[in-house]
Parts: sequence; C-alpha cells; structure tokens
Amino acid sequence: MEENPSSETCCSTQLQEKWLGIQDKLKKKLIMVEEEQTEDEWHEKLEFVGGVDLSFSKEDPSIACGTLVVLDLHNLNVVYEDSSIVKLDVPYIPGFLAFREAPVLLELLEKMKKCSHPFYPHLLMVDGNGILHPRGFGLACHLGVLSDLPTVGIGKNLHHVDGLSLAKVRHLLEVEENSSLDVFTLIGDSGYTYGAAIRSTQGSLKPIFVSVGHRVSLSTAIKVVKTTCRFRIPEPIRQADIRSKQKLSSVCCKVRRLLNTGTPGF
DNA sequence: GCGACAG
DNA sequence: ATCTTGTCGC
Repeated sequence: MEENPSSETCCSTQLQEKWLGIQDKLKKKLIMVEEEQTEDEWHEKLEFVGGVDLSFSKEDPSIACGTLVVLDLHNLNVVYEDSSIVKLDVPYIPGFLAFREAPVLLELLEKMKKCSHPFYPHLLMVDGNGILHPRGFGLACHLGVLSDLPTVGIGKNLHHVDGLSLAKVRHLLEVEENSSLDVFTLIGDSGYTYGAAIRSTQGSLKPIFVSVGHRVSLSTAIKVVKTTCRFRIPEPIRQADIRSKQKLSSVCCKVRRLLNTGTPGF
C-alpha cells in the first residue's frame, strides 16, 4: 500500500474550514462595548465573577477536567465550584482552542443556570484570549456568545497577531521606567486595539494579556483583572486551575484504588 | 522557504 | 496543556 501523507493534513484542513465558518457565524453575534463605566456602575452590578479552566492528564492527554468556580468579588472567596471529567477527541489547533475547550465549560455553566443558582456569575473570566486572536474571536468570545455572559479573556502567553510580538511588549515594559504604569495597550500594526498587557504583580517581567470577550469594555475588563489579582493570574482563573488539577488527580487516585482492589493479588 | 502559532 | 528539584526569599 502506498502511503498517503496528505490524508491527515487534508482532514485537518477540512476541519479548520468548517470551524472557520462557525467562528465567522458566531462572531456576528459578538457584542463589543466601547463605553466606559463609572466605578459605581460596574461595581454594583458585579458581585459574582466566574472563572473557568481545563487541566489534562499526564498519563492520557485526552482526559481532561473542566472546572467552573465563582468568586465573591468583594472578598475573593470561592462560593461555588463544579468540575467535569471528560475525554477530548478534538485536537488543539492554534486559533481554534474553543472547539476543544468550550463544550465542557458551557455544560458546567448551563447546569448552574438551569437550577437558577443564586451564585450564577455576572461575568466570566476565561483562560484564553478574547479578541486577541487571528480572526478576533478567541475562546473568551466564543464562550461569551454561546452563554450570553460578559467574558474577559486572559492569556498567559502572547498570541502573535497583527504584528504584536513579545519583543514589542518587552520594549514597552522597559521603556516605561515608571513602575506604577503596569497596563500597556496592545495595538497591532493595523492600528487595531486588541487588549492590554498587564503587569499584575509588582515588577513582574512576565505580563498577562487581557482582551475583551463579549459584552464588556476593555476598561472594565482591566478593572476586573486588577481587583481579582492576588497573584499574577486573576484569582477566578487561578482557583479554577488549582481545583481542576486537584479534581483530576483525586479521580485518578480513586480509579487506581478501584483497579487495585478489584484485581485479586495474582 | 522559514518561523510563529492562546491551551 | 504536560514533563520536572531544588532553591532562594519573605
């Protein structure tokens, strides 16, 4: 039999074309907010802030744990937590993260919404970008549109788009000797504003990259990030990350115990 | 042609 | 995302 080296890339291409269409369609529902909100406006309406993240098994990379947490914005206490272990067959392809991660997270959100949970979040922080994305529609936008929640995207690494590079960001960080200035607007070569690089802890060399997802302004997004950053990563996302890892390892332990006790000693 | 490419 | 030990510091 002759090898067909293009078969895999062909499937991948077809998948991406399909996904491009979906992104395009969903993008039309994206709501961008330009207006500034006063301190009182956004603070009064914002009490519960959600955070979502996924962790993956080291043994089987297709096993993942998606976690949703909700924090009380006023004290950053976790008031809600839920996780779901799933098997993911969808690959990670840069620019299409949502197709891999969004389904689990949406499920967790809907479960909460269906029972009219009193802690259902007013805003959701997502690990992954919003409009800081090759087509302006990252995971945070995707989740926002499908859940109709305001979303803020948080990237721990820069997704190189429209001429944005780490070199430029570093340049900004170095040029601005003023350590009190820790928010830098990310403007692409085209002049479009994608979000902001934020030095979330004192003098940190590695910023986080904030971009709006759905139904929030960049200024509000930045305010929320600043008020939720105890450490480099905003607390809602950090808690979701920690707890999804814990959940995953506890379940793995449980499975191991069952396998061990279920198997006679020889 | 080569490198870059969120999680 | 995940693989990984000690180590420096408050």
